[in-house]
Amino acid sequence: MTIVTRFAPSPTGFLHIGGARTALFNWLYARHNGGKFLLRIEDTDRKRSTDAAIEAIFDGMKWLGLDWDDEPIFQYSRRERHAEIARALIADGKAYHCYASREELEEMREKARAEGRPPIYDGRWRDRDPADAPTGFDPVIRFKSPNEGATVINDLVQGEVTFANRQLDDMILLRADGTPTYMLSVVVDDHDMGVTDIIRGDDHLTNAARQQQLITALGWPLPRLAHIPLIHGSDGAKLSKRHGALGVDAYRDMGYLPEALRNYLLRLGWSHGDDEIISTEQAIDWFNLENVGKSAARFDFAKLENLNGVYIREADDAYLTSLIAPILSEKAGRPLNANELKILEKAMNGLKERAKSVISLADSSLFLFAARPLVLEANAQKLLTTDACNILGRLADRLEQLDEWNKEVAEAAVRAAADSEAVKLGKIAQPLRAALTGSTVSPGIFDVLDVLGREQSIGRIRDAAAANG
RNA sequence: GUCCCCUUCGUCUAUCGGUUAGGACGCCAGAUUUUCAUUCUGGAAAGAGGAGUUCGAUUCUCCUAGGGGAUACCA
Repeated sequence: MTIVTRFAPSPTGFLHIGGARTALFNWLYARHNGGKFLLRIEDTDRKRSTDAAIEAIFDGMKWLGLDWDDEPIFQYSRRERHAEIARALIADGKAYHCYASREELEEMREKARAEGRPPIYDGRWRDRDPADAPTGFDPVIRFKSPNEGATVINDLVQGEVTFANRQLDDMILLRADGTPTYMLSVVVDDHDMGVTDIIRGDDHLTNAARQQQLITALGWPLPRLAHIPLIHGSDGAKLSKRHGALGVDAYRDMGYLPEALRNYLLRLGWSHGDDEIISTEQAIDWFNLENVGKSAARFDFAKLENLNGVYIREADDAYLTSLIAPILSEKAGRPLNANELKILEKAMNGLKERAKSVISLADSSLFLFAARPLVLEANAQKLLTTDACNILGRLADRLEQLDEWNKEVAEAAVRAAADSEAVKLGKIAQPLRAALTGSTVSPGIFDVLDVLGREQSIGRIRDAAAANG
């Protein structure tokens, strides 16, 4: 039988990082097994579901490269089917109408809590004669769950987990307004969609027991279950915004590469020996549920950042150029022209070596397009002493003699200049960097000369020499 | 309160009864270098506590502590 997994977010906010990891695991598991990965939008909470959130989920999935099979299922559109199952359960004597008011329920819970009993519904309408039903009051439909014995979950990650049935009360299937609850919808949808393997956060573990009772009552086959641990913040507490519980769009905006985020998320709770840098192909090849850990992992920005640097260094120059061009365009207030794009791509090799995010990569490229005369950073300015400027002036003369312009001849010229001035290369390279980039940090100086070209290079050197000489 | 789960360097993790407890990030020191970064070398750094089982426990069992999750007419 082919494996079918699903990711089922509720569209009440962005696609947050924990959800993204759940989606990734489901996706990898399906791809590894040559199965299907489905997407279901759990939009039954009409008050909190928004179209913007649905878009954010689609966008986030696409950005992460998690493609789903078939059309997404919208749970709300299936509400009639859900209600039908609830009614069938009543007809079968496996569910019943309950007329307990909210106040009554609240009282019940308080009392149970005070007595040290689990705060659950006491089943007061379970066996009551329907003739007792009050009029003018819409009932909910509750599931008649077993009172005795235990429900055992056989979880691929958590192992065998046992719940005493008396801990689990008669859950509501259909609300008073006739809409289905999550418990009912999930069970029916997973069944109808042919989901064979449910991989989700372990905050659903207790739900799994109740759902298993329902599935059993319906006589449907049980799906395999895998409840993966949640991601925590750096202090071990629940992931909050401060910790990185942001939408994946926020990670994109912070300059993280999707491949880096994917690699990071994969290693959070899953491992393959000592492997750290794992390509998507390898991930699909290696992914399994056995190697998913059972304990919660803390989110660590430092490691994500390191991975991001690794992936940026490995990335194709044209790809990186396409990522930072929009950022530069926005700063400039106009699209980059073909020549600027060419310069950018040519400089990329030197730039990406020292970037840790797409944002810092964009920033580090700014000097390429700076208008003359350059505005120098304070510590760059300090390098341009009178002496240094005199040397730079003579270097400019020398550069003007060059017949051609490329990295090799530029390097030869600068080294020759250092020789004839009888100074170390650093003595001339540092002021030169300041003059060319306005900064003390940049790619290799010969690369800079090459990328900037003859006219800009000599112009910037003359500017600096004139202003400080 | 009740139920369920978890616990190896600061962090992510390896180990599936016998290891100098390994790797990665971060940190520290050094090397390379025209800056920064990269790269390379080295270093500090861990089995929550207590019982048991065993010739031998990080590994198996139990207890305690700590952490997390669930306890909705939310999903």
